[in-house]
Amino acid sequence: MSHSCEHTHDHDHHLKPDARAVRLEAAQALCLEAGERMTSSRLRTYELILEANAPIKAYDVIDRFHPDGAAKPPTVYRALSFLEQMGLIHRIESLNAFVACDTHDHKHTAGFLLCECCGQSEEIAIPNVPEIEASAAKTGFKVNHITLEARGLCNACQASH
Amino acid sequence: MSHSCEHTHDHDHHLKPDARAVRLEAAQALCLEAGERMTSSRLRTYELILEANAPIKAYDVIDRFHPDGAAKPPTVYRALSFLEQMGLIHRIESLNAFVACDTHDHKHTAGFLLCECCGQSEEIAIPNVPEIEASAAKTGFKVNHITLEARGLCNACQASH
DNA sequence: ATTTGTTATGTAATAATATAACCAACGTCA
DNA sequence: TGACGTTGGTTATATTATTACATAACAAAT
Ligand SMILES: [Zn+2]
Ligand SMILES: [Zn+2]
Ligand SMILES: [Zn+2]
Ligand SMILES: [Zn+2]
Repeated sequence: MSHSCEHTHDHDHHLKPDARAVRLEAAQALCLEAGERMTSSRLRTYELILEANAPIKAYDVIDRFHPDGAAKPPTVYRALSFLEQMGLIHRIESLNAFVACDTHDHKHTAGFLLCECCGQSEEIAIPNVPEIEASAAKTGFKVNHITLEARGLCNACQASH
Repeated sequence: MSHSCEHTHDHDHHLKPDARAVRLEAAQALCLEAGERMTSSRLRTYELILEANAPIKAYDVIDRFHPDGAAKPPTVYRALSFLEQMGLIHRIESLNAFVACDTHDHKHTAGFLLCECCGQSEEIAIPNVPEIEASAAKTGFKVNHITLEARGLCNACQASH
């Protein structure tokens, strides 16, 4: 991620390697349970998204995929689609980026707080879904999926601005 | 816009030409008042977005810009940025598309209902903004801008599915 | 009227994001 | 085994957006 400011972001808290291992195992278990195959491309893509610990661009995954040289775009885009369908990652529309789902209950729609300074994201439950659906229903609109992305400054970054 | 279905969408209600003329005049007045220049590129871009009367892609504007042949991308992207800053249009993040603002009070953030069938959009006020901000404030996050886009089916399209 | 600074446009190239099309390899189950 | 569906490899292409730099148009001061 590139940011709008030059100062350091010490609060970038990376997931510890062992925490990532737990997530990878859980993901494999989830796929097994669902009768889907967690193949090596899919696992590697998920691993890179976990390592980033912030929204990551598809082409950054592509670039980091192999120790020597990039993956082919379709390899990664296929894996991203799969992971999104499994609920293991979310797509951030306003960034064209992807982030690991932060909850245990996959298969939900999530909202996001996106820090414009450090690039970190925070997954939140979308507040007041019934009100949004009610607002839509005024004209007979039936909601299938809600995208909620709030840009702003995280707590740590407010001090620096 | 390309849609997910093959049937016709008779409810595509196009803005009447005279209604578009009113909007164009109002936009020019708005710019004059703000001390900004509504140049011919900007006016033409706005006109094409009004004519579309639904979210339109940047490259569709580019293709339609001249009677004979396309505009150069920077011409249109610059105009889109200007129009968005003036509050005359909104960008729809989940579609990579642009739509004319449907209100008189420009300079707001709007929510959108996006029909997955006919491609029409409806601009709505974002419900419960204070709740969203409160949800963010739980971790000290300060919201600057909210993107809310709800995909689903408009009233007219529900009958066809 | 000239200079100067600012804003806007023209133009070419390229970057960044994403998908199509096709075929080969692999799993699984009859 | 072999037929079938799923996954992956590869090439090419489509789509979306920006950079970089030169020029033009405008406004205001000299
Ligand atoms: Zn999630
Ligand atoms: Zn931050
Ligand atoms: Zn609006
Ligand atoms: Zn519809």
